[in-house]
Amino acid sequence: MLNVEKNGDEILFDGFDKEAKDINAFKSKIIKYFDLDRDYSKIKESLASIDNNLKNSIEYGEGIRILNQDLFETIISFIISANNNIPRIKGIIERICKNYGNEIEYKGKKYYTFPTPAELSKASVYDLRKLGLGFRDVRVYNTTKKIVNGEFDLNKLYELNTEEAANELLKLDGIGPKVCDCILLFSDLKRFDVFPIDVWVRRVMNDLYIHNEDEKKVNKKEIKKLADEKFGALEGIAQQYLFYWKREA
DNA sequence: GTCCAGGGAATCA
DNA sequence: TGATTCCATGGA
Repeated sequence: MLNVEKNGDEILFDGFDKEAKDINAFKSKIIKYFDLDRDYSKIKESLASIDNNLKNSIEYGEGIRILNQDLFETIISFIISANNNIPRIKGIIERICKNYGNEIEYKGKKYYTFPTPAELSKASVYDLRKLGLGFRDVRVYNTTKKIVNGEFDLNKLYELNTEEAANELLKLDGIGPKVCDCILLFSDLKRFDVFPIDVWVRRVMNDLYIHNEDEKKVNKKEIKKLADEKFGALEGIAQQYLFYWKREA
């Protein structure tokens, strides 16, 4: 549990952590999670020089940082995201934590950690269905099982290049192109040379660059090719600025 | 009642 | 490969 507070030019971090006694360990966790070692001003400068769309979206979302989230948590969360909406995704994840994670107490309130693969593997397909996962229950079950029984090694992904890691992830039930790209971008695999395409990204790319009357007719290949050429190896970060801009503005 | 949500898998051409 | 259809669920 981490509490983050902005106080003028300072940002205060306070939290519960089993390593909190060791201030340096706590510090490095925060630096890692919020990706504080990375020079975003340099990245923004480079992306903003591409065109005015990027420039405007970066101004709008100047504080965006892409987190280094736990790999297993990211995998399960994005499997649940398929054909789903954000409020319900949040509710499902909360129920998973409450039922299979560990209870922690912070300032008199109780919170629940996201379960480890072993902890989540205790859930049957029926258990997951009861938590409201819908048709995603089997996908979460199968993927968790593969990871727990050693059939799939999460750690090897860190050694692979982006394309190789993607091909491995795509072997897991519930992971297709979009979910795969999100895992590569938002987990601590931290690959920026991916471009997750959902309905919003399709919309913003069509509005800004493609101009097709029927946005549903714009295929992913066309968008991906455009992103590769235009944004290059930082396309994943570009996606976040454009997504946030289109979504919020 | 109908539509839609940060898609994927199965099926068929 | 590429296009369709189905898949639970809940809020709008």
